[in-house]
Amino acid sequence: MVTVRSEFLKVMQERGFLHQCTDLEGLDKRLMEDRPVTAYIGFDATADSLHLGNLMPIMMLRWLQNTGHKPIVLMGGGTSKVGDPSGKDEGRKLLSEQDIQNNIRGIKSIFSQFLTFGDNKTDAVMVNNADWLGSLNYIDFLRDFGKHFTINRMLSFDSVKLRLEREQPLTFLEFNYMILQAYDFLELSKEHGCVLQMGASDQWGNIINGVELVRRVRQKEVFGLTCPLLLSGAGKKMGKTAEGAVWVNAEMFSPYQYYQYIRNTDDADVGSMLRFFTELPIAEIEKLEKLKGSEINEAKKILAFEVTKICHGELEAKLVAETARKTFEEGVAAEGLPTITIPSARLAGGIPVFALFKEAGLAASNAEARRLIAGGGARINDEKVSDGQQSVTSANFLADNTIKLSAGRKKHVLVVVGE
RNA sequence: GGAGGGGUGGCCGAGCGGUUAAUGGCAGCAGACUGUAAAUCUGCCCUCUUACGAGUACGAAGGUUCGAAUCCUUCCCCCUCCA
Repeated sequence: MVTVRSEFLKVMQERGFLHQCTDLEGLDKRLMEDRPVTAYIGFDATADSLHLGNLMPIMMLRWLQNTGHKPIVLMGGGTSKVGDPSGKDEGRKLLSEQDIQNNIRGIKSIFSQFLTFGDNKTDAVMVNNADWLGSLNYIDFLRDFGKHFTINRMLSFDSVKLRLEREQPLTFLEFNYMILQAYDFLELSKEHGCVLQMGASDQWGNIINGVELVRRVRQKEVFGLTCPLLLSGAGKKMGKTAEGAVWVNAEMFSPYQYYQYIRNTDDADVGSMLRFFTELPIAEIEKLEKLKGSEINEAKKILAFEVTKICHGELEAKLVAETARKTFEEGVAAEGLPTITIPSARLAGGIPVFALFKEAGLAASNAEARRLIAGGGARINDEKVSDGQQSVTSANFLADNTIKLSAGRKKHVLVVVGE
């Protein structure tokens, strides 16, 4: 492994963020100079929240800032209209202007939890490529920049090549994505003195196109750096559940869910998760990942707490950690679990168990709730439900006027009365 | 525009007139084992129904037939090739 000397790259290296770099030594040297390096990462506005997978690039920006450099967050307001073909088999449905605006609004606020924005030398800035891509003139653009790209080369990039190999359609619209992203780098190089683009490894092709374009047009050496994609030890993409992504936004994915998702990290991934998503010192991480057998659960609790803290704040992290502790270690109905409210009148009349499970969101349909019950996975106040027809009434209340429903060992919902 | 090949349940992918709510795999859910892990084994996996059963469903709409995912017609969409 190459020995790096700059603080930023040292951190990247020891935490496992380094995947590919256009010129590691050159970048290292530049980072050692006594002026801050300006670097950017682009984020597409394809959803109104970021998810766990986006967090890795954000952590890179955070470390960059913490080691004395300047991050630029690029919102892909323009490129989101085109759609990045990288790593996908099908073109995305086109987003409307309105969608993109909404999404950007949703995403923006998240960054301020990770980065310090402002006007000082190492303060982060946020830009939107719609500001310069939106006003491009087609013919001028083709003449000025199209000449720097050969189709031969564009066809060789994975984002394009894999699509073609799989005989999946790739539209001309999407085909242009890499050129626009390259142009972004050029723009940021000119206007902000940006010398480094980072991203996940699936962005490699897009990034080197930018590096080359800047070199050709401005005769300037700029750098590209990627981190690995977030994969579990089993090679599966992480940050996804059956229902979809693990969102950072608390309204879309509650801090409790978030904590639980991280808490259930595979043993094999605990070390890398700690490195990527916490700022614990390496020495401590090494201690934690050495824990054997069930002791590694202690490491997972620390992991889940730290990752929740960084996204949702320490207070929230403490609350959900306590909810989880009560639920799983004491086995009691803990405040803070997902909760549904049922009018007292309905409860007085009795509600069939299966219907209640459906209402609680523990089953998608009545049929599924019945199956859950038949399979022995449903519990009320920790007692197995044997008859799905039986009614739940206020007689089922625990001391604090709640009923605890459980589907399996991990999913719990509290029922409380309302008017 | 022409010629050929396709569109099946979350995904992949069989079926090609009845025995098909539709083989199989993956994903998912639950149970057992555990450590809120992995691996493994077991069950479930369209909707409604305690069940019996019923209703929807194989790109869309019509048609043939006692009976269609399977045959015919039209339409929509995708892929490959075109001196």
